[in-house]
Amino acid sequence: MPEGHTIHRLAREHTALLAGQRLTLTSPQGRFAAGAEQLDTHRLDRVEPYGKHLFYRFDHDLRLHVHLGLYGSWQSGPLPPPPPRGAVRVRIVGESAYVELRGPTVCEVLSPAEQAFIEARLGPDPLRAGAKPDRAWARLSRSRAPIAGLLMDQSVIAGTGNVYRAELLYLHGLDPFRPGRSLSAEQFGALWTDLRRRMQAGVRLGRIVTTRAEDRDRRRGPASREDSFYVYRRAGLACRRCGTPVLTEVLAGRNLYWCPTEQPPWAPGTA
DNA sequence: GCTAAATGTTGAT
DNA sequence: TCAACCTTTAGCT
Repeated sequence: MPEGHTIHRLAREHTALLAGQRLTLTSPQGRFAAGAEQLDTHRLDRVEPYGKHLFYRFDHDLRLHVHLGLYGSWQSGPLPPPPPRGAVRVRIVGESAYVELRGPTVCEVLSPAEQAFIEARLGPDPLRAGAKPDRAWARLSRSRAPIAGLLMDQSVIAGTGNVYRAELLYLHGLDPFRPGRSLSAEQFGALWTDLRRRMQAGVRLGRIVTTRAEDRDRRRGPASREDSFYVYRRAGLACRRCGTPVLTEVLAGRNLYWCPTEQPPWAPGTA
């Protein structure tokens, strides 16, 4: 269940487990049998995350491209690998560990040019060194679309998903429906900086937690699942700060959550 | 135990 | 606009 932080975490894990090794690839499910054969016995050079995409670069210059989508997941373990259970799209076996993939939206073999084509369609990824927020600002500052939609648009910013958009807008007190171009450069700068910091924290922790301890129902110990967010999936519950019931509405194809008090409606001519 | 929804995107209609 | 992808989890019985 991945936003960008999950993808970057997986890239690090898989690099540590498999990079530099000649690998065995199979598709127990069968749907990726031809692709697995193209990569089998080749050496994995590196795993590159970009937004929600993973690119596994092999020594003959082909790449395994994976996008988990909503249901996709990777699992890993030490050798020997167990008999495959369920629909394993691809299993990759290295010298001392294996990883296996279920349920991805995309699992394909790409040329370097095809990878470049996909990357060219993506906005800057806050988790990538050298990401250029100016590219995102150029899009956002010219758009009449709601900021909550632009944050989900992977060609504006790569890696943001439904949790980060809801929580980020709440934390910055921004009306999700205000047009992107109504934000000041300072407001956008603060959003980008905060998003990058929070996604980096997400990579370290392995999940998204935005709440401060004093805003949680249980204030001691690590945040529980239900205590991790201010508004995401909290429709009808009281805002942790002001008690106003959290609202929800479908925006950009996904359920948006917001507090109408902490995120008051924006009007032209106001901040 | 069952059902619905979910941190997302693609491809068919 | 909608089904598919396929698994996990929450919420209900």
